Amino acid sequence: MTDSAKPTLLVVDGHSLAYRAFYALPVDNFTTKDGQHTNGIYGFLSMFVNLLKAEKPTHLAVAFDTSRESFRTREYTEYKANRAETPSEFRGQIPLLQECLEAMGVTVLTKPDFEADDILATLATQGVEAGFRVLLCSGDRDTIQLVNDDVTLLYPSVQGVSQLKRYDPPAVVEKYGLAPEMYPDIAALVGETSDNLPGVPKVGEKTAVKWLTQFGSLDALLEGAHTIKGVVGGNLVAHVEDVRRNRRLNRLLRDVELPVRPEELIRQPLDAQAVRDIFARLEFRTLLPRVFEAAGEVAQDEPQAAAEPAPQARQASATELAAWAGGSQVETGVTVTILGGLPERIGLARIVEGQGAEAVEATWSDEVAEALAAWLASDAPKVLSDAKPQLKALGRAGLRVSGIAYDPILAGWLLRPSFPDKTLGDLVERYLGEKLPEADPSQLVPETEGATPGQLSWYALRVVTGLRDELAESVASVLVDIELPTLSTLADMELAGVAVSHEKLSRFSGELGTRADAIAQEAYAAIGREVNLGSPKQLQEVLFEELQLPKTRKTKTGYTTDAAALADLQEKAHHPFLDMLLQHREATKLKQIIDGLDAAIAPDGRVRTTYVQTGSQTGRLSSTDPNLQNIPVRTEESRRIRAAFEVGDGYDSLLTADYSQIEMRIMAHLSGDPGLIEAFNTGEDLHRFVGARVFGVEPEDVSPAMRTKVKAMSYGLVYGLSAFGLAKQLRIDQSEAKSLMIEYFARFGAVRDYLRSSVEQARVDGYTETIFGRRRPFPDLTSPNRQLRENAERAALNAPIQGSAADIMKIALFRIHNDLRDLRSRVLLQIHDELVVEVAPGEWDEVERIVRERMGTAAQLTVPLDVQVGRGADWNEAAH
DNA sequence: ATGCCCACGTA
DNA sequence: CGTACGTGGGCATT
Repeated sequence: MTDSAKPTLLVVDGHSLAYRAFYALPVDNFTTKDGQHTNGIYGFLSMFVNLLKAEKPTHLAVAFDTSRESFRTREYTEYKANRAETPSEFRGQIPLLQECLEAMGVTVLTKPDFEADDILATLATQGVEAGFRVLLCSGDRDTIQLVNDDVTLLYPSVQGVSQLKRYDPPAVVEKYGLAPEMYPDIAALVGETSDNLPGVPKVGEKTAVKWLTQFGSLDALLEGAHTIKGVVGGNLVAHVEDVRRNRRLNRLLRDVELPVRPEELIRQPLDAQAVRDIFARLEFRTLLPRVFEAAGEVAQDEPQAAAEPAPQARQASATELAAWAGGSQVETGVTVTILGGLPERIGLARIVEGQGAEAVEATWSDEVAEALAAWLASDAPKVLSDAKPQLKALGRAGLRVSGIAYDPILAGWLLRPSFPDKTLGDLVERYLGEKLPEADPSQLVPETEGATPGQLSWYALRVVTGLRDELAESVASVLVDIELPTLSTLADMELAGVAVSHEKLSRFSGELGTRADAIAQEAYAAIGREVNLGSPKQLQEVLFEELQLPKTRKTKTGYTTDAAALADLQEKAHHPFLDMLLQHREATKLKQIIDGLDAAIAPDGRVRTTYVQTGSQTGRLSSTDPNLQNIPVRTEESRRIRAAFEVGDGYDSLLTADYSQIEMRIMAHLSGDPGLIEAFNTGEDLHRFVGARVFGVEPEDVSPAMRTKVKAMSYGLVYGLSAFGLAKQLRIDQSEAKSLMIEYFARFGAVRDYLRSSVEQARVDGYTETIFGRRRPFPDLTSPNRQLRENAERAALNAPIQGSAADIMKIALFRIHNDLRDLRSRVLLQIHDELVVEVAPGEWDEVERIVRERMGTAAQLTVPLDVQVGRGADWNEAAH
């Protein structure tokens, strides 16, 4: 067998290489937003994919140490004892790295009581016997002993992990002057400081090689030690036992018992979905295509699991379609493809037990619409993947859809709210292990046909089985009882849009533009030059270099210039520029919001947002294009923007309804705190009531300052606030914040007990749960990384509260939507705890009654749900 | 063109 | 060192 024809086995010492990467890469650039350090993982994987590309191994494994303990530490307790404690920031990366490798189809090997290099030695030995060309990659010099004609070592150079030096026998001889198998003899004489193995004093590599060459072997040298003259000779005699011990310890074991043979390490295809998931968690972007590329050759060689062929969809006439749809009680998959916002084609699919799959489809037409209208509006169960855009398209075509039994995208989000599968294709890969056929959009005449609507419906039906199996009962009820009814409601809200006055906006925008320009001129005058006031980078130059103002809080790229920091600066070192800058920020920010909103007004004068039902990890909605959930409200001036949201033509008024303090009420309910429950049942102002208890005064004697403090504390509780954060927020001493917290918890102890126990429960279960059973997993609650763990604890504290509030609002929302079915009034907006309804003439009383009733009774808590209702011609007016 | 960072709007 | 979001400008990168 020629060398090139031999299969190549690559075995990597994961621990030593990741450890080198950990020190080679700056941690600042490799930290996720949650605080997980990833520099070791990134550096290792980057090196690893380069290695795969360059060496194209046919067989592959990565070995790890299990711990610092091994048979060597037992034999010699001082072994590696001088090493600093492995940083926890590094240790925490190892399980994640292993997870990455497993997702990439790479075998990860560990063996308790042995080091990774013993695994390398064993596999190298077995590999050569089995006829492999073996490549080893390790950052531990002891592996040099393994090099021979069939075994090459790739050793990271000092410059970094990306540069690997190849050690074959000639390279070892050139570097050390001796054959590879004698390297441990050199090391035994010289010693290895990193392993805490002291060698013979005054003996370095040069001397060791000279002696070994002279005597021919270590044994011969040690026996003849007394013949060597001088101080070093004496040293050798005195340290013979040390040398023997060193040699025992640096011998790598070639016969470790392993669960696999080299032949079984044949490269496996990667699990694309798993790789995407873990890389998303680690926020690796550029690495993803490199990994796929490196894995490409393997994936093609490996036969895919035989995918069930998609049924050929029969092209049907309108009447055939209607007959087919109406002909069964089995769940039907429905897919509408959409063109320009309207239905273009429709496909239906069905899987009948024992009879296989069937699909029909048709190009959209008035006849099709008419034929399918009754069935679509019926309760016949339908599965739609990412249903909302399809419901909207059908809605624009004048069709209502009922009987939505499942939306796989929503189900996937409920299972993994932190990493939702975004497309049906993602779910097909996850649950079926198949690729959804996709037409290549870059090709004019695609080589591969994309799935047709009928086939997509069939795929949607098939993933439902896996999702149903995985969905816990409580979560399934959140899907059926909350999310699916909400889905149809949102489709109608998005279609309705909200009327926004271009006139009001453009007038305001003009004013703000003029003002911003004037302020900018003043600002330039204050510093004697022009800068881009919108550039934090340029501002830092001005503030901290030219004006020499005291430095603010650090950011990744310098020092912050945010509003809070600028206000602080203004107090410490008055400078007119600061005030100008703050005013300029305010004006330009408002103008930016206004102009964005103005641009979103459709020809009919209405703005239509998109609610992303899977847009949060807690159960809330999010709003995009434009975001109507962050329209300014806090300042008098910014409310002019809300005033531009008007009642539409043909309608009477806007109704706003919001829950007051819903999160604190949920906190009262979940904690069962008698004091807090009483606060809500007496009808007293919450913060006044709490303030009276905390400060031991009568409610009427609670000063504004006291009220502010307990209010901040109450809200902070919901977010997992610390004394530090509370002090910062209130600009008081940390000691005062601390005593405030102590006083608060002395009066409302059940709140603290609840918060503590709910995080504890989440640590045990691995997830939190809302009142209605919505779950959110928290794997990081047991992380060794403190920042990561504490972040998870705060989020876990908040999730049941924020999530329960979201559940309650959704329930109220779709019930109101249903109740309004026979009225002209309609819900337009949801802003987490607030709804905006457009009320038709003559319907006010009825609508107000419905809204109050539904919001007030969406959940039965131990405290009442208080609802504030307002009426006006615009959103600002209605808010009062 | 694309992606990251900063800053800031809401509940 | 307080949760959950989305947007837009600047700026470095491709």
